[in-house]
Amino acid sequence: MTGRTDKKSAKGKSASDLFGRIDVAPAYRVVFDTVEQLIMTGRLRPGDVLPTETELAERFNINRSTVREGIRLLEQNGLVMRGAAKRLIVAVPELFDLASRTSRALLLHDVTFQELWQTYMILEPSLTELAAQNATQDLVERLEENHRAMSSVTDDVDQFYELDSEFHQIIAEAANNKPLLMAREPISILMLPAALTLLPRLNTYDRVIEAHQNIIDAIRDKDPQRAALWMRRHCADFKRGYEVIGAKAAERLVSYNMQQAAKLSRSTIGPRS
Amino acid sequence: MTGRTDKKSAKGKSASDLFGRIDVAPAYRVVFDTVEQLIMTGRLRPGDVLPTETELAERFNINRSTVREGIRLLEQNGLVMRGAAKRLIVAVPELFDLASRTSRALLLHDVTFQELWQTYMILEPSLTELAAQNATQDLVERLEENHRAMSSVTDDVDQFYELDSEFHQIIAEAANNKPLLMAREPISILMLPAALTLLPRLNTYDRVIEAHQNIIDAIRDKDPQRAALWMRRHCADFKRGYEVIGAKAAERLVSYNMQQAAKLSRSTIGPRS
DNA sequence: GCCTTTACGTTGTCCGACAACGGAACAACG
DNA sequence: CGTTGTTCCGTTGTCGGACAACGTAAAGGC
Repeated sequence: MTGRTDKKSAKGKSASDLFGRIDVAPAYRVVFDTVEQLIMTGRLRPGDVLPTETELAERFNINRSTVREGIRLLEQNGLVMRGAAKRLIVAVPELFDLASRTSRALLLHDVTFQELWQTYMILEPSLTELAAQNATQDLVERLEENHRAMSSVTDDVDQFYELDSEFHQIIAEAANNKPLLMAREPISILMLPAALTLLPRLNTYDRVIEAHQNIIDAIRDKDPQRAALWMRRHCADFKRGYEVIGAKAAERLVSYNMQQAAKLSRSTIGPRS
Repeated sequence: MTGRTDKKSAKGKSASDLFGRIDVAPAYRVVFDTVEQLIMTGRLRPGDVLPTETELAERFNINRSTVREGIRLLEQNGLVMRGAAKRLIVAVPELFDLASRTSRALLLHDVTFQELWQTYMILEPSLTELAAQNATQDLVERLEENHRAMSSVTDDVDQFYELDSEFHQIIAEAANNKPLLMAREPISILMLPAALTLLPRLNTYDRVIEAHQNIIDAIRDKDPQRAALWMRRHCADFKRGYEVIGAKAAERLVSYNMQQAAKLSRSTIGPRS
C-alpha cells in the first residue's frame, strides 16, 4: 500500500517540448510486465503453475483486485490460462488466437479484398513449394484422404468448401513453417465468406479436384516447382469467380465478415476452461 | 448485483455424458465480448468515447471492479485506449502491436532461424514486386533519400543496418498491402539480432548499396520482375553470411532474441497514454 | 474398496472507500 | 493580456474486506 503511493507522487509533471511524456505504468501493468518477462526469459516455463491471486498480491504488495487486472492482460495475451482447479498455469500463446485477432485488426484497418487476394496468391504457392520439400508421409496421406473425400462430394457446396479449406490447411502444415502458417491464417479467415459465395457460381468442381490431384502428386514426388505451379493455377481459378461477381461485391463480402469473424474469434477463446 | 447471481445459480451442474460442458463466461469477459461486438459491428466507431467505468458498471449492472477487468481485456486488444483526461476511447488496433505479440508467440513456439529465413525469402521479393506496381512518387523519394544516406555511411555498422532496415520497411509500405506488411513485421523483429551480428562479417556494403540502387531503379521504372529479382539477390547475399557463421550460431541468435524482443514489445505499448 | 459428504482453498463478484490525476473555471500576478 | 496559482469536480487507480460458487481432496458411511 505504500510502495505504490511514493511511485505515484514521484511522477511530477514537466511537459515541455523536449521532455517526452513520462508515463508511470499503473501497477496492474507492472504485474503484467513482470510475469511476461518471467515467461519470456524462461524462468517460468509452460505448464508451471502460478501462485494464487492472493499470494501474488502479497508478494507484489498490492491488492488482489490489481493483481487480477494484471492477470486479465496476461490471459488475453495467451501467456497464461486456467488449468485444473482453475489455477493459473503458464501457457504458450495459441497461434490461432493471434490469427483471429489479426484478422479483426485487418478488418478495422479496412483491408481490401485485393490485398487479401494478392497475399493469398503469394502465400499459397510458396507454402505448396515448401510442402513439397518438407512434407512427411502422414501429411501426404492426410492430403490423399482429403482428396478421396472431396472426390465423392459433388452436390453439397458447404461440405465441398469445407474440404477445400482443409486441403489448404494441410498443405500449410506440411510446409512446416510457422511464420508462414501464421501469415496465412488471417487471410483464410477473411476470405471465407467470399469463398462460400463464390464457389457455387464457379461450377468448376472438376477443375478443383484435378488441381488438387496434381498438387498432391507433385508433393509426393517432391517436386516443389510443379506443386507451386499447380497451386498457382488452382488459386487463379478462384480469381475468375471473383472477377465474375465483380470487385465491388467482393469488398462487400469482406466487410460483411465483420460480425462473422468477431463471432468466430470469440468461439475459439471460449472453450478454454 | 442480482443480474449476476441468478446467472450463476442458473448454471447448475448436469454433467451427464451427453451434455458437453456448459461454460458460463465470467462477467468480465461478457463485458469484453459486448464492447468488442459493438466495435466490430460499427456501432462504436474509432474515436468514440466510452462511458466512464462507474457508468458502465451501472448500465451492465455489475461492479466497477468487474468492469475494469473487462476493460483490461479490451485495452490489451488495442480496441480501446486512454484519451484526454484518461477517458476511454475506441481505437483501431495498431498493426505493430500485433506484430510484436506475434513474434513473441513465435519465439515461444521455438521458431527456427530456417523458418524465418524461408519466410523472409518469400515475402521480401513479393513485397518488392508489389512495390514496383504500386509505389507512389513520395515513397520512391523516401527510398532515394534512404539510399543517399546509406551511401554516405561506410564505417558505422549500426547506422548502416538501421538504414537497411528502414529501406525494407519503406518497400513494405510501398507495396501497399496490409496483410503482407503484417506478416513481414515479426520476421523483421526476430531477425534483427541475427542481422546485427552478421552484417559486420559480410563486408559487402558495396553489394548492398548496389542492390538497393537496382531495386529502387526497378521500382521507379515500374518493373516488378526486375525489382523482385534484385531483391532476391540482395536477400541471398544475406544468406551467405548466415552460412558463414553456421546454422547453429544463427539459432542461438534467435533464442537470444527472447529477452530482447520482450523488452521491445514492452516499450511499444508503454508510451500510449 | 467405492461412494458420499464435508471441509478447505481459490476464484468471481461485490461493496465502500480514498488518494492521485486531468481538466475547467477562476483568481492573482507580472 | 497572458501567465501562473488556486480551487473544485469528475474519473481513474488502488485499496481493504467480504461472500457465494466451484473444484479438490480428505473424512466419513456403506
